[in-house]
Amino acid sequence: MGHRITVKQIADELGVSMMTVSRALNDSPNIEAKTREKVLATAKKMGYIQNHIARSLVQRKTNTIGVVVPEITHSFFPEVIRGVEEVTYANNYQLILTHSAENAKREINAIDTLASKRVDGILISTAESANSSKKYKQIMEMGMYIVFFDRCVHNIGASCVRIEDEKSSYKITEHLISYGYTKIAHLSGPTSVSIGQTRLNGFKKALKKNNIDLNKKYIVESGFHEDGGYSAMKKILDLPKKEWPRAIVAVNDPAAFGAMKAILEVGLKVPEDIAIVGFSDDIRSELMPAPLTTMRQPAYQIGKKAAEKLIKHIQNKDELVEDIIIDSELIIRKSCGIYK
Amino acid sequence: MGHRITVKQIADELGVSMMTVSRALNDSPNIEAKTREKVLATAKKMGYIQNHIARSLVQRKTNTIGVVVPEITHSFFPEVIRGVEEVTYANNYQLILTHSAENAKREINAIDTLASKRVDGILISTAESANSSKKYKQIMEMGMYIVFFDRCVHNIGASCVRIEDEKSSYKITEHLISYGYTKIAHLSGPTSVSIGQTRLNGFKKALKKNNIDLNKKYIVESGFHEDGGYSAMKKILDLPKKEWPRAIVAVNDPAAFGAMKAILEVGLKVPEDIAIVGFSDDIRSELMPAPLTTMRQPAYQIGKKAAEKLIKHIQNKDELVEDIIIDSELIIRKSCGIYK
DNA sequence: TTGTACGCGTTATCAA
DNA sequence: TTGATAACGCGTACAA
Repeated sequence: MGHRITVKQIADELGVSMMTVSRALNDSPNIEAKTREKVLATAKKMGYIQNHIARSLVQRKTNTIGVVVPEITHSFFPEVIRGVEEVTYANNYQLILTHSAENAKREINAIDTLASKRVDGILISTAESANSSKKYKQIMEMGMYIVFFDRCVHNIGASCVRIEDEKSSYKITEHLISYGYTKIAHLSGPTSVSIGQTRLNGFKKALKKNNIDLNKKYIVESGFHEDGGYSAMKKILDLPKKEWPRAIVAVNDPAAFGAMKAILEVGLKVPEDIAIVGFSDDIRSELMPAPLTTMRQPAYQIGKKAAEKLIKHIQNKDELVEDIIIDSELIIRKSCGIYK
Repeated sequence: MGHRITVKQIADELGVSMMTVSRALNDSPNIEAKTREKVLATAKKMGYIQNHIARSLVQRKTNTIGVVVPEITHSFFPEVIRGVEEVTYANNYQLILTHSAENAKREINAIDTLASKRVDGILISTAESANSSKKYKQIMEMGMYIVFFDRCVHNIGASCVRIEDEKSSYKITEHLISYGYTKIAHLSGPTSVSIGQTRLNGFKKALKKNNIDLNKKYIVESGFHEDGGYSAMKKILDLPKKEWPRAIVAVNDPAAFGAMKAILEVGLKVPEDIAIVGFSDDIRSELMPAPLTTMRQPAYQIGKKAAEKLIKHIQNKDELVEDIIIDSELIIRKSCGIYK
């Protein structure tokens, strides 16, 4: 352990009490301007860096929030994190990043870690396999706040920041229908995750509204990742040719990428043979072999809003629990169709 | 503050001392198996979650490392972070993520924050404008370890994990030269940053080795981002048509993307009119209008190695300071040329 | 094997 | 305006 300056050392150096030093360091009101300056000067000279740990212990507050993301590399989450970071930076909060890798156990582990570090609050987008309501509740009972984003858990008293998934899914499905397609398949997320369920619902409702019968074979669970989209699409292409769908609604862009790969691999064309749409507007979407029609989720803004809401909860006990909706936007590119 | 169970409460509940509880919780040797189990059971029942803050204070060790990245959204850094996260997770370290936004002041701020939280070590890739050697040294004198990655600062006693930037830049430049190009420009990073300087050096050496005169107008600072690449390329295209370069070596992929945009915008073709190569193999590179020839930096592996090295430093005072080289790989795609 | 006393570095509280 | 003292929750060192 190298040389670490403490408040006591500064106090001794100046012949004042620790409290005087503490007050100067924290811009407390009850201190003479002169004294404060003197303290600050020597603190700087001695290379003092506050011990946030000790401070947190006595204040029972860490000025730190934790983030749990299911995946770091898809462009959506880094973009969210950037939004979060912007807000925490501006509000003098620190950010501990954890990663559940879509794994329920790791998610609980991550939450426990954050809890043990006594973060003031947690931002979380649930993992694919997660069913951690108990843990969420425990955390909230400990006095930590939770704000969900994108993948939410409702009715446990936590705020949520998201787009209108069901409506958005409805809308993009109807957009496909407007091209005249009737054989439409859905690559779905796990229905245990909010957006898996809601996007599936939107898809179904759009079919129903347009009097298209639901073919059970046309709903295949892909999960949220490229490889899942790939194998789900493979499964669909294993159907007799006659039964192939004419269009695909993927639960998100990565799944759509995987599906596109599977389609192109067997020599079919997008959208000429099979049209496809995604969800999120990944950074790669417009660059795909067939630029992807998708529902844009403003990730940066979602991160910002979620962080802002969390900090409000932390700073104001009476802050209302809210379901905050961010506008999504239909981005029409080539992958959805060639007529029209 | 909700109900937060402490060691004392568990001790009182069981009628034992706090130490007994502490020992059980920490798998200490000197405790009867029976006692331990009893303690663990009630701890669980009561919903105890360790207070890492208090523990860190007494142990003067946080089991936490900090990461400072200059940019979160370029695919390189999230990928590095994933590697880091994998290692910290496996070794039971926590990860505090900070973001300098390529800004020197914010970088220092981030480091101070990490220092105040008494992280055991810091992983950092320096910001574009950074000149924070003093701060790095101060941190190290406090007993925290630093490991640089990608953008390093040498000779201050910190390990570094990177690719051989100069050689790699040399190699990719020579690859361009092998197509017969002689009018080659370089979009450079700031030379105050290691990779800005070394990649420029490699570029220059390749020209020299091949007896190509260096045209000063052909070295334009773009920085590391897309917009910088765009405006740098604009500047080059402002030269009289006769003086236009035939090929571009960009300091990294985002800069290359910006340059490509500028080239395509004026109606020129890549690589037919102007060839271009990048550096890093961004996730978008193969999807570009002209798939980008680039030098792949294995980001995930860099993150892993850097985290491993940092943890070694933390756990072993005598761990050697090293310059760790990761292999880079020339990825040849279409953007570099059409002959050959 | 278990318990006691103390300290980690800071701030809250109350007294001067 | 300043200082003394206790407390935050836990682990270390030593004693029992």
